[in-house]
Amino acid sequence: MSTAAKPPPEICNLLALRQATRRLTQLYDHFLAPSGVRGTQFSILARLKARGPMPIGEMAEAMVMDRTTLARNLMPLRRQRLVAVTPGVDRRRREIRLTDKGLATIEAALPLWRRAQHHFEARYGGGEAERLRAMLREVAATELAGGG
Amino acid sequence: MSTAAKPPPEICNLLALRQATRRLTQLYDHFLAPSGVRGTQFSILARLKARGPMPIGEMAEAMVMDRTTLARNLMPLRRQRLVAVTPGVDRRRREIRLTDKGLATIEAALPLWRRAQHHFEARYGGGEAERLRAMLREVAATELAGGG
DNA sequence: GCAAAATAGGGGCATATGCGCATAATAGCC
DNA sequence: GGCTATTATGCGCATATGCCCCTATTTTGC
Repeated sequence: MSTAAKPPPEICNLLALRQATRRLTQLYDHFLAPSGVRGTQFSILARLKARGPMPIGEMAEAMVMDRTTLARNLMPLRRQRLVAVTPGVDRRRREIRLTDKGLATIEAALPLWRRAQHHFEARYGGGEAERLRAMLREVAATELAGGG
Repeated sequence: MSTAAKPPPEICNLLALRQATRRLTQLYDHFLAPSGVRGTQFSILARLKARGPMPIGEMAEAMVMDRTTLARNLMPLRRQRLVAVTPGVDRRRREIRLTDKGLATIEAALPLWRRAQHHFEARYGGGEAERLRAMLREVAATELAGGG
């Protein structure tokens, strides 16, 4: 019977996440600007560099992203010749791979990204940031809408 | 010097946030679907219900959102006659307010939202969720790109 | 009182996000 | 070997996000 029985929308987990994401997107895009790639594009290029070529669907799942979203996020990268999409052995699949220009771009972007990381962790605390990432990874890894 | 001197992109704070946001958006939109509003729209309507009419710029700042983004997020809500935008006394400003239909909609959406909250906190832990929100609020409240 | 500065907002451009439907291609059954 | 189920993907529609430039309005300076 306390007033806390019906939690008010001010404590919405989704709203808190979205607001923090918008704020952090500002920060990372600001630092990454000289490299010409956005935060989302950085993630894609960095993953390709670390793991090598992979099909769209596989990367989409790893990124917790809709396949069609990733496919369209790739379009500006393809226009700029940073990634190439080629048919795989299984011709239903299409492999994404870094071009030489894409490799050069991600390597130029890496120190900028590190500066964004440091800037954030200087403001927020390195240990706190690590705890935050751990929590977020757990959220991202859980099939929330399903039965699991 | 250990190999940890150059942190790898796998520990990107922004990527972790985006992935968790995508996952949580799935969850909340799934639960909110019967009400016909998305998570973002729910936040807007809920805020209007709690705080009363307010100008676009003021809400945008409170939501850590670009003014133009909020203005466009309002368009589908205006089309559905859930909110109305009227000129203020200072005719540069435009006041957003809930319509009767908007009030009915947010009140119908509230129990659905609570179910989403409960679902999340059942999977993730209520205390953990509270800690997560506290961290995210701190991130959202900080002027990260600026000097502060 | 009028010109300049400041403020609130809109529209264009580009990216990011995901659902539903359609298409292409492989795998499996018989 | 051809029909069917499965899989990988694309495309249209709609929302979400933010930057830059422009317009409208108020405030300020003189």
